[in-house]
Amino acid sequence: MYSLAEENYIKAIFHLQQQKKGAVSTNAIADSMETKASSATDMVQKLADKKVLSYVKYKGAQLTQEGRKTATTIIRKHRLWEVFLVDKLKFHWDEVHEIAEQLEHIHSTELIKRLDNFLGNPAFDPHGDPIPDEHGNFIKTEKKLLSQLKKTQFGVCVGVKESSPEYLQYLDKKKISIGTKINVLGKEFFDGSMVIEVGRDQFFISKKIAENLYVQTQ
Amino acid sequence: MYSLAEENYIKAIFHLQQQKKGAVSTNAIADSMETKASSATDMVQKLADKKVLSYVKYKGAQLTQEGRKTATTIIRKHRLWEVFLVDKLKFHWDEVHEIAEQLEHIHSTELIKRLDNFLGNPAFDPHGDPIPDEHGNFIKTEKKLLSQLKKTQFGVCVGVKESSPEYLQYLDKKKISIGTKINVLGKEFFDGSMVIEVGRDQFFISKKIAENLYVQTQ
DNA sequence: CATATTTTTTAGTCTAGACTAAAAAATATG
DNA sequence: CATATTTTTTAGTCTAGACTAAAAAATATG
Ligand SMILES: [Mn+2]
Ligand SMILES: [Mn+2]
Ligand SMILES: [Mn+2]
Ligand SMILES: [Mn+2]
Repeated sequence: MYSLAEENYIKAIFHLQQQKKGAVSTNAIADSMETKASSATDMVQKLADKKVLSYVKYKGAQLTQEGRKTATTIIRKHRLWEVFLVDKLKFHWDEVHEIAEQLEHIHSTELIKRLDNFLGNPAFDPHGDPIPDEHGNFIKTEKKLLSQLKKTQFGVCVGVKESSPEYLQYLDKKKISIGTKINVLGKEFFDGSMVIEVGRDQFFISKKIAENLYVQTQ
Repeated sequence: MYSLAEENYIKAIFHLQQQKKGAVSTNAIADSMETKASSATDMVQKLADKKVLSYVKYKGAQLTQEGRKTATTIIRKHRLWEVFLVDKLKFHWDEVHEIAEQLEHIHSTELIKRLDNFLGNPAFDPHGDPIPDEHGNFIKTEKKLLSQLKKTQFGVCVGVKESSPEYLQYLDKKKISIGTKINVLGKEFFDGSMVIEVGRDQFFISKKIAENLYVQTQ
């Protein structure tokens, strides 16, 4: 049983490892946890003692099998609770992250088993992120960033890379959600901006918008 | 915003005040929190600084308006989550307490508002305890302990005073749950034991069983 | 009502998890 | 490749919330 702080670190390290292969630096961990590097070093040393991760001074940390198992369980809980909040309690997709950040730490395997069932064993959370199964396996989906599409290509929105309320509210305003079809009408080489078509609307989006939206093509 | 430890103390003090009017001793708090008296004194002093309660050295603690508000909000959350676990996730009434003990600390007023609605604004939890409204008001019910009934009287089970798995499982075995009608066929003056009728079954119960079950008469 | 007993508080420690400042190692640069 | 810069760790502190042992206050008792 890990403490709240330990769980949050384990999850953060898992996500950092997804982004870039190899060991994660204590500085990167500190940044993502919004804490100081010395605090991250401290915690990483404690987690290494507990065999949650392997740690080589000045080289960084890597989760062990046990660490990855713990991380995926937390992520599973986080995403299942997000589904509950959106599907059952009718929260909007931009409102659920902070609450799920708390709910993911409730300890009860029976609870999560029953919740999963109650929700109909969903495969994706409201932001399009896959929900790992009890063994920590993720469904692999072929997705790319909207920014990777070329003029005249199209894709279906399957997720968001960034899920801040600001970004999600922007997408709402533009009527983009999971499942929305997006046509790329034009793309500016200079700044990566695009003109896209969503439903009957055509509009301009910046590179920043395009590179935070996942789409499935073909 | 109070810490997990503070919230648990505040709730415990509220419950102790319900049982017996007047100030609650730090020893009683320590007992109910399963901690040492010195730890309870420490925490009570901190909560007094925060105006959650008034505290007179060697006399004990009493929650302020603010303290009572906080306590009833936690109790409201605890009981609503219990309803969720039993009604929606089909947990048994003896399995939910420990999980609700964690869930009651999730901070989000919007969440609890929506949960209440989702559950159909229940008035009682699975153990028959009233769920306070947003303002902290409890429904007052006329209930007495089964042990207070005399021979030939009857009552309908409306709640339990003790809600340990052991006790609840005993009640299950005897087919007693919220709403069950109980006839007192006999009562032993010497030890307070009773012979009761539940449905078609007649059996003996000890005083300890009888004084942990709430019934409504008339 | 003086003294023994019980209850409650205080003083001093410990651990988890944060922080700052300084030291040490790794990396970048002329 | 010697030195400057950046990254990372270490040493030392702090706070919340626990603990033990001792002191002090309240209460019980002959
Ligand atoms: Mn979290
Ligand atoms: Mn999500
Ligand atoms: Mn609790
Ligand atoms: Mn209950």
